[in-house]
Amino acid sequence: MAALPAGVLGTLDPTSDRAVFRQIADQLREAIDKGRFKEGAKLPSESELVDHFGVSRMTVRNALSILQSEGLISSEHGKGVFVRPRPPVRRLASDRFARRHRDQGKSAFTVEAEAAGSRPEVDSLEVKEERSTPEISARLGSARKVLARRRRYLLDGRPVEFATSYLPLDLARGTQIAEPNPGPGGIYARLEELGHRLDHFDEEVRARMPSPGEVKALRLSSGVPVIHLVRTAYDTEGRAVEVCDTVMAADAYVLAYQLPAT
Amino acid sequence: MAALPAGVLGTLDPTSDRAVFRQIADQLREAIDKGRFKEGAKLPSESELVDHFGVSRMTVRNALSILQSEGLISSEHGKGVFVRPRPPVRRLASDRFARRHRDQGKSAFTVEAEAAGSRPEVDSLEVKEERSTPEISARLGSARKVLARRRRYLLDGRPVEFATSYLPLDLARGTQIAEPNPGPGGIYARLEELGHRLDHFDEEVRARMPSPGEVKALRLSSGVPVIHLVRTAYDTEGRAVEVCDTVMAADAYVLAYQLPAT
DNA sequence: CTTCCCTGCTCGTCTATACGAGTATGCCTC
DNA sequence: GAGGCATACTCGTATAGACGAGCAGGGAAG
Repeated sequence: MAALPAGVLGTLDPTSDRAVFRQIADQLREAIDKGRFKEGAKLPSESELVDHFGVSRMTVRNALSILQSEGLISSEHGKGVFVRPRPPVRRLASDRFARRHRDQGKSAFTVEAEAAGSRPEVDSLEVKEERSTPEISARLGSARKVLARRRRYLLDGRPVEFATSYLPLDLARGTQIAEPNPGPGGIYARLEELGHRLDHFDEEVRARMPSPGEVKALRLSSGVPVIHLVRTAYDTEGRAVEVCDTVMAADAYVLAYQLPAT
Repeated sequence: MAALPAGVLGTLDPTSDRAVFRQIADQLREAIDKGRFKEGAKLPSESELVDHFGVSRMTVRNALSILQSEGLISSEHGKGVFVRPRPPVRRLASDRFARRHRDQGKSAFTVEAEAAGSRPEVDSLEVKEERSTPEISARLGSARKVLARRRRYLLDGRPVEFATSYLPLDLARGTQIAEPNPGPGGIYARLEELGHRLDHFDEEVRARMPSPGEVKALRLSSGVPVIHLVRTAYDTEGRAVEVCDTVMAADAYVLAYQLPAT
């Protein structure tokens, strides 16, 4: 039970009406913010903190749980508590669906990831026909049945997003869009070949805490929100030809958009 | 100590290796998801749950803290634990900075909020000259000193976002932009009058958990992330004329963007 | 009828203890 | 030296108890 490095953590103020576990959380947060504990570094163990502050273990754990819910730390069973490293973020540019990016054989995700020096993977590919939900119907028009394409994307082994594309069945059935591998340029290239020249995309962006299923699918540590993005693709005749519902680990992404001033 | 409504909550599975407090959280989450507890409804009290499940209070509190970090519930001291109501969301359209919206006397925020039937407020207005940070300088060019305009926006009394605009001092000093009230159409209208015809805006969107200061300023309940938006305005000569750093309560917003397919 | 207080509920904070399970290390055995 | 085991650390889960503080409702006092 080594003593803590001197001066890294302060002491409690017994006269304060701030709860003890909050004071401990404040101390640790400040130490992390000021770099006294670096990214990935191990924090003092619970029992060391118990000794240092002279409180019970539950109080210490309470303090740590605050920092965990803030996304500052993560604990590893049997090893310790660590300052959560900030993973590299993937930047989604607003021109990522430009036509000129659709001529390569690989998907946009793959090309972009390799350019950034990461190892991209796509798994849990599933293509099937489904009944439409009210949510999807409202965006896609009145299609009762849709083709759903589900997949999950990983960077260097870490899952970062999963997405489901919905297309009107009358449009996609029997085409290469209904195949697991939609071919070079992805489904957008196929849609254009089918005569649906794409005009624009609408994107809706929300942020929220993940459901337990999303935590599992994206292996999220606690204190990491998700970005929920719903994109609708329109052809030049104004018809909605695809809705893509994407859930992304918020610590892995920054979305970039360009807005006209006109 | 009234008994719980029959059938609303199930029982624990002692053979499961899933932790008891997780099983309790699962039960409550399912009950909320299926509408057995409606929005704003009071959940059984901690001691009722203790009796129902036959566990200690800390175990129940542990379960509740999971749901709280998921943003599903919020507790009120002395009253009980409630299903967190989903506030109305404000939709930010991608044409919100179009020139045609800049001719009214009121700010875009005010106009839009009143159209939606909400009571808008702007407070903690502060305008002052500051040293630029590396972050701002990188976007704004080499300006060493900047004009900072800070304000907080509220809807029906609830704070929903706060923002800081940074402008190069050589551009803004001595103009109406440096006044607390920048006049009709806001600072973008003034910039255009000064000869900086706006060309486009770049926006970067991130999501993360709030800092303690942000929790306070936006009165966020736990389990609510923030959307962090950094917008840079460019004039037709390609010069960055403003950087706006905005932090928004994620449960109050959905951002809408339109992307070209070309 | 109104005001005030008391009582009993609620959640918030904190202590002390116990055992289990995952991880790393070093020693002992082979 | 290699393998395996013991041990000592880590965090995870759970119990039982205590007191405090915010809130609401009922009843007593004015």
